Amino acid sequence: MSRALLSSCGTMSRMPPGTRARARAETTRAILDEARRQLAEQGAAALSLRSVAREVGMVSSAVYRYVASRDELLTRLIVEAYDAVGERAEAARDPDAPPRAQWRAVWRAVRSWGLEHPAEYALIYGSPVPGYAAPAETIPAAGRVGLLLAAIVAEHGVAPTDEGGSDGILRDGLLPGVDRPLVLPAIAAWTQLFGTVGFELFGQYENVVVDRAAFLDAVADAAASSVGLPSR
Amino acid sequence: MSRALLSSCGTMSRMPPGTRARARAETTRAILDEARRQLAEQGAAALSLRSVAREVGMVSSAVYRYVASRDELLTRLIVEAYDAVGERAEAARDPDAPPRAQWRAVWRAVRSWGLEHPAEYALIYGSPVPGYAAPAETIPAAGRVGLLLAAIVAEHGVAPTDEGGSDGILRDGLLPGVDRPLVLPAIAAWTQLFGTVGFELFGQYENVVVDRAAFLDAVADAAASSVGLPSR
DNA sequence: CAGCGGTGAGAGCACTGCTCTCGGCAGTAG
DNA sequence: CTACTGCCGAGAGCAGTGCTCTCACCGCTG
Repeated sequence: MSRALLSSCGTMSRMPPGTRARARAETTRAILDEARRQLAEQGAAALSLRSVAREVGMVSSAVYRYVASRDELLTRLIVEAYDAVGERAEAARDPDAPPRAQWRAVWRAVRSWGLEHPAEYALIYGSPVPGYAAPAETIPAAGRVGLLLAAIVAEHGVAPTDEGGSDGILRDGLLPGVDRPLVLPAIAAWTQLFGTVGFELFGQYENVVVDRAAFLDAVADAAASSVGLPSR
Repeated sequence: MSRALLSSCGTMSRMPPGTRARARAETTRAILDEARRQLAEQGAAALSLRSVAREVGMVSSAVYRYVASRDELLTRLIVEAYDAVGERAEAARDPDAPPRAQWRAVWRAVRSWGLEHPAEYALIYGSPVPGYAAPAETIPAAGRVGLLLAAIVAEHGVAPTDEGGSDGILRDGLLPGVDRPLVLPAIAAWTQLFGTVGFELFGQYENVVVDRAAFLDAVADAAASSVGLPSR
């Protein structure tokens, strides 16, 4: 229905020198938005560059001026999705709240974002769609939620005294502010968060977990204990 | 290269009355095998019914006598994959070994199966590929590893006395043999297992976890404690 | 004013999933 | 032994895909 989203596409009116670049940015934005819309509606597998072009009001070959390939389009969507979860999680954390409340808020934020954007969630935390190439430019964006969890642990985590011996398992210098014995549990908790949300979204809890929100809270609480967040 | 895998396809020699059905079963097997081969080589997205047909030595339309659609083909592969992990995990467990050894063996078996069959792992534990329909016939096969873990917990798990209050979160009667307070930790551990293996396979541990095998062992051990397996 | 470069359109190639029709052969009924 | 029924593979065909190439247009720049 929404044909010709770009009304002034070849007829860009005169404007300050940036006109050219602005038009380009707008077209790129329109393409990405439409792509994200289709991704959300029918999933990554059904995302077609041609139909994006149709909906945006140009012919398929024209979008190749803006996106190198379908895979590149997906990669851009991946980065945007990582940023979106990250942003949502960061916004949910209130640094003045008690540690466990912060922790739970982040877990809940990730879950609710996933429920709202299942296809995008699948895109970033499900199986890598384009071949096997894990696109390198996604790595920085991918870490945001992990770093957020780490920040909470760094600030409030209390390590038990009888730990040790996990040297050489993780990268040196990972999570600098976190107590040495808590680093591995923190990574495990980060994994647990996305594992749990993923299992819910991908249907593994069908006929298993009834109250998924409460389940996530319970798992979050156990994870909070494992990273030494004070109970009360 | 391997054209005409079915040498005696239209020329099936006379045999006991089951001939017809046998030929059909063989052709079906050949199709599924070739499909699994291609899935392993290039991933689910690249699996093409036409190229399966080509390699198996028939024309594409003929394959539709055996599989209703590409999605049905994938569904069958999904069930086979679930069974394969399940079988591997069950084989790895030695019921006479100490509880934690059994536990660790299962975790390791799932991981090594995943490393050997990343595309199949992604197919079943990654994002659901065909549209959104979670095929119902996969549900029984999907539970095998979970039930295996539950069996270990049922036999050796010792519940702490100060637990309770997780009623209504999980399905009633889930994991009948397991102590009530251990059911939720068991589900969480099951999630953690596949979350961890998935994160490794899907590249999330890039630049994070160095020694992945040791990491899995550590996580498995923590999970073992959470479900009350004795330390020694 | 001339030309360069970015842009969109269109045709085209090779491929996909899926459908339909047709001819042949197998197993069975008479 | 003959004739029929039903399964099966081949082939053509439709609609759609990703991607490439060429061509014409026109604004911006020299």
